[in-house]
Amino acid sequence: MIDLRLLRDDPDTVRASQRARGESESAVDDLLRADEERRAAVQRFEALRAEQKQLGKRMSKADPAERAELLARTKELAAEVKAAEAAVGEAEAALRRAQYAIPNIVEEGAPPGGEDDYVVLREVGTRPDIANPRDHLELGEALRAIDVERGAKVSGSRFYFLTGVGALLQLGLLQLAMNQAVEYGFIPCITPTLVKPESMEGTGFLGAHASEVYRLEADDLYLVGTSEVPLAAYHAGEILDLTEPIRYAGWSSCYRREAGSYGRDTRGILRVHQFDKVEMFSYCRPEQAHDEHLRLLAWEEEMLAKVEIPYRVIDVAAGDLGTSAARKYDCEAWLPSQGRYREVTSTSNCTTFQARRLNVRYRDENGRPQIAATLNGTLATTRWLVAILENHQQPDGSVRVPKALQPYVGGRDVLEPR
RNA sequence: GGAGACUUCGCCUAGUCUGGUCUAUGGCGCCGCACUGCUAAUGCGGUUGGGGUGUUAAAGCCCCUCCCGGGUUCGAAUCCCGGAGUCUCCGCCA
Repeated sequence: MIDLRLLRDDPDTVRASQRARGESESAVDDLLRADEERRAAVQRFEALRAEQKQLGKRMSKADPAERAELLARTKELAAEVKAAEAAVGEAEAALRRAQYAIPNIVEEGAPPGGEDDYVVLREVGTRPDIANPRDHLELGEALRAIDVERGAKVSGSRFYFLTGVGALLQLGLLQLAMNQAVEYGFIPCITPTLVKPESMEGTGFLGAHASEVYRLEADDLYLVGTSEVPLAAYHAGEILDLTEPIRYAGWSSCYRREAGSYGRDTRGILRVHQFDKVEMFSYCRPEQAHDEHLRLLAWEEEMLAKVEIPYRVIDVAAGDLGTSAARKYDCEAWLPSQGRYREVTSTSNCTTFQARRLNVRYRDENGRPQIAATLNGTLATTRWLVAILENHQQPDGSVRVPKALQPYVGGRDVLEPR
């Protein structure tokens, strides 16, 4: 949720942000109105309440005759206070709704436009020259690494088993990511994957993307689509020491309904309901967030270099940002079977948007609590296996193992079909 | 699943039975000042958070905040109902 002070002082910045995202500008005026109405309601209530307290004080030391006289007035007042309080409650709920309707303010410099208006910042690595490349499923099945048939039998479409070297490769990849994160001072963290509604809400995933999320009706819990959710909610309601950024590396399974993607990426494990991920998550002061964002991107690129995958970095356009993100960079790996780049990492600067909802704060130089900034970025996921298998395939269907991953597959430098 | 105890302003804690200067006690920690050759000790003072108003900024004033949400009452930390969390015991499962 956005800063109401910023909104009051500079509504045009908010309007410009809405325009960049292709979202409604009238939502800004709705919010301004809701803000004013709430303040008016608060003032009415507080005036009545102050009077009630004054009378209450006199009542406590009044003699019986005076007391009876006061009672008539206080009884009347009690009803008015109650009504005014209810009005405040409604005004606050309306304000909250209006506030939730506006996504984060887009960072200056983010490309305007929609999904296709991203800007390519750079291309890194050499695309392999493979005649008639096999796709990751063909390679994975030959290696007995990926089993989607039994995944579908047991759990349905978009589920899979990783077996043998497939399982080892994924564990190794995630371990490699975790090791890198720890090396740079991240606190390793294995998170819950079921969270309460307020945790999901606080991170902004119940807005436009609510249909993407699995919900357990009987227990009123949600399955997380990323460990960003538990890691953001981890410090909810706390005041942190942010002299230096606090960084967590979260390892978790992730669950996505993929409701709007019927018929898209149905082959293999490119788009699945459940996968594993190591996610970087930073809490820092708002003025540090921009630099932190670039650091997260650099760490993602360092991981991609370790697994020797060609990729490009894109600056995601305003209209394609998530609700909470002010700016987003994706790394996309080259997939020889598709002849194009596909997303394998995504790092978002959520500025104070998430932290304001979750009430995560720090103390400034004057000791005053201020809202923190949060950022997140992908360090490795199951999807990386797709890029690893395809880019390192050899004509005979074997797959070369990047040096960094060799220790995790028994020291082998090549995986042979069996 | 059943029974009980508990939840107070960073941490610990008094207050709840018996509703009203509770405008919440004390300790620890932290900050400032004094004393001291330094440190420590000691003394004095300050120290919840949010919101409204106000202002260049502040001060000041006001409201809310005793786990959360309702209720009773002129008035709730205190009484009643519901919920959450923590702990103990029993049952069940692994």
